[in-house]
Amino acid sequence: MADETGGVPAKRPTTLGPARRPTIYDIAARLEISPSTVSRALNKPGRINAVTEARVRAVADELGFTPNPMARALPTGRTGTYGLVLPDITNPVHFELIRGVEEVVREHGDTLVIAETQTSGQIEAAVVARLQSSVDGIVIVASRLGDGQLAAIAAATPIVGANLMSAAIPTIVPDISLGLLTALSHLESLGHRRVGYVGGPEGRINTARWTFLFDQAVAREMSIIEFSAAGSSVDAGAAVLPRVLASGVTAVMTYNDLVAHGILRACHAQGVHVPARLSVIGFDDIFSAELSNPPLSSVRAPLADIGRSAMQLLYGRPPDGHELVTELIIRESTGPAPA
Amino acid sequence: MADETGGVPAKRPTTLGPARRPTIYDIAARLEISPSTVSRALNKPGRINAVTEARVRAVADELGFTPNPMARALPTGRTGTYGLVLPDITNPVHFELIRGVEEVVREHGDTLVIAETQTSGQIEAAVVARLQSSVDGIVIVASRLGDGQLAAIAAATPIVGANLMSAAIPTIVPDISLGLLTALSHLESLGHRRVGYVGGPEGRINTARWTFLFDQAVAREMSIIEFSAAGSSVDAGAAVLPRVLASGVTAVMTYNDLVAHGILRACHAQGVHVPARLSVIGFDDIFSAELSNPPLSSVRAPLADIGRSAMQLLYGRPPDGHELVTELIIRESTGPAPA
DNA sequence: CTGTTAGCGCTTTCAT
DNA sequence: ATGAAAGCGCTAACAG
Repeated sequence: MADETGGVPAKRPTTLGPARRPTIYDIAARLEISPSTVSRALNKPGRINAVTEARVRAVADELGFTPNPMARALPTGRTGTYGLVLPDITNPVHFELIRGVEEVVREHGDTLVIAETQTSGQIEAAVVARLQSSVDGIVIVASRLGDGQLAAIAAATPIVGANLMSAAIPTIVPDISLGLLTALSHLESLGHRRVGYVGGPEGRINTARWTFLFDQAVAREMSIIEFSAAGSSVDAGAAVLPRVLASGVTAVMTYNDLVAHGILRACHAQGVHVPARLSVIGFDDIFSAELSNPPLSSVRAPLADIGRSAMQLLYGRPPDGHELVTELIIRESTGPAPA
Repeated sequence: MADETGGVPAKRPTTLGPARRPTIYDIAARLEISPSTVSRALNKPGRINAVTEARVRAVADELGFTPNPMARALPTGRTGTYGLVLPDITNPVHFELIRGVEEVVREHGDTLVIAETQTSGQIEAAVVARLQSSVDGIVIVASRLGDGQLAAIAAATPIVGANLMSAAIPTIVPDISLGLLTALSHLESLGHRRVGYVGGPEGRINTARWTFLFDQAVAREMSIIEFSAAGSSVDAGAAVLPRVLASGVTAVMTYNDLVAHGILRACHAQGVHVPARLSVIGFDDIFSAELSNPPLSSVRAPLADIGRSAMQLLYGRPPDGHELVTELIIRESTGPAPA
C-alpha cells in the first residue's frame, strides 16, 4: 500500500479547512501582521495605527470573526457573563425583575445566565457554587442563605442581593413602608378593625413586613393576626382560607399576589364573597392581579427598577438617590368591612 | 541592597499565595504526581490506579477544587452550557417550557443560559450569533427566523426548535389537532355557528392553527373569520374586541391565553357578558387561566414536555413515541350561543 | 498506569 | 506602532 503520510506535513490546511471558526490568527495571516496587533486593533481602539486598525476590522467582518469568549476568559479572568439566581423562574413576580437585570446586562454587552433554586437553600448553595466559577458576578434574589454563607460567597465573587435583606452583602430592597401604610389606612378607612397577614417563606423580608404591619396596626388600635401559608403559591394561599375565615378577621394582606390569588380562588369556590365578606390585598402587583375575579388590590413593588439597580450596583455604579418605593393599587378586592 | 533574585527562582510561591483558586497543578504538586494524572483521576474514573484516584479526590475536596470551565472549554471545544432563546421571558406561556428544558440540562450537569429576543427577528439573529460562540447547542422557541437563517445556524451549532415549525431544523411541536377539534366541537355543541379566531404573530404556527380551524369549521358548515391582533399580549387582545363584536361571531378562539385575557378584560370593562354574549377559548392554559373572570376555557399544550423533549433531542436522544398532545380544558368562559 | 509535551485562542508584558 | 513570546487551566496524543 502506498503510504501518503510521508509527504508534506500539512498540519493546518491554509487553503480549505472544514468551516473552522476564524481566529485572530486567520485575520493576522491574511494581513501579514502579528496576532497581537489584531488583538489590539479589536480591543483598544485608537491605540494603534488607524489604517491598520481599519484593515483589521474589515477583514474581521469579512471573515465573520467573533472572539472566543472562553479563550478570552482564560488570561483575563473575566468571563463577560453574570448570574441571576432566583427561587422560582415560574413565579411571575420575578418577570419584571429579570427584565430589569437583563436590560442592563445587555447594555454592557455581557450575557446573563439565570438559575433557579426551587426555593431550597441546599440547591441554592450548589447553584451558586457552580455559578461562581464561570461568572463575573451574581445577583441573588430572595436568598435563603445565611449571612455567613453569603459573606463567604462575597469573598470570592462580587454579589448583590435583590429583594432580600442582609448585612453580609450589598442589597437593593424597596421601601415597603409607604405601600403598607397606605394599605392599612385604606383598610382602616373602610372600617376594618381586625385584619390578618398571610406570611410567606421564613426570612427577613417576611419578618420585616409582618413587624411593620404589626407595629402600625397596634398603633392604630386595630387587631392583627398572622397566618403562615405553606409556601408562597396559589395553592398555599387557598389552603389557608379556612383559618382566616375562622379567625374572624374582615381583611387580609398577603405576602405576595400568588397567595392572594389562592385566597380569591378559594373564596369563589366556597361562595364567600370578596370583598363583602372578606377584603384582600396582595403584594407585588403581578400581571394577573388586574385579571382576577375580583381584580386584586395590591401593593406594587417596582420590580424592574429593583433588578436594574441591583445589576448596576454589581457593575460598580453606586445607587442613585432614586428611592425604590411601593404603592397601593386599589382594585375590587377591597371594600367596606361587613357590619 | 541585597539582591534576592539570584537565588532559587521561586516563581510560584507554593507556600502562601493570595487565595488563588486551586488548579490541578496545585493538587498535582501536593501529591507529587503529574497534572495529567490529576485530570484523568477526576474525569475518567476507573481508568487509573484506584488509590491514586482516591488520593486525588481527597486533596481536590480538601482544597475545594473546581475545574475552570473556560480552561476546559478551550481544548475540548465543549462549553457545558446550552442556550434557550425565546421571544419574551415575561410571557407565562414559557414558564413550564423553561422548566422542562432546565430540568434536563441540570440532569446532565450542564448549565443553561436564557436569552430573550423581544419578539424581534433582528434581536433574535444577534442573540443567536452571540450565543453560538459560547454554547454547545441551542433550543429556540417560536422563532421568527426564516428557514435559510435557521439552516445557516444549524450548520454551525446544534439547534432544535420548540413550538415552531421549520423544515430546516429538528423541532418539537405538539399535535394541535385534538385540542382544537375538541374546542370546535365544544362550541358547536353549544350551538355556535359563527366563530372567530384571533391570531397571533405571523408565522407557521399561527398559520397552521388558523388553517386547521378553517378547514374543520367549513367541514362542519360553521362560518369562521380571522382577526389579527397586534401582538400576543393582553393589551393586543383587548384592542381587538370591537372588531370581533362587530363581526357578529358568538365565540372566539385565540392564539394564546394572553390575548384571551385581554378580550375578557375588555368585555368586563364594556359590560359585555362572557359567555352569555360571547364565548372565548384561549390557548396554552397558563396559570392565570383558572384565576381570571370568568375562568378561561383553554386548549392546554404540554409545555413542560415540549421543553423536555426539545432538550433531550438536542442531547441526541431520539424522540420517544410519546405523543405531545393538546387537550381542551373547559372552564366558564364558554357557554351556549346567544339566541 | 503515569509522565511529557503540545496546544486550544486570546491577552499582555517586553522588546524592538 | 508592532512583533515575539509566555502563559491562563485544562485535555489529549504520545511515549515510556
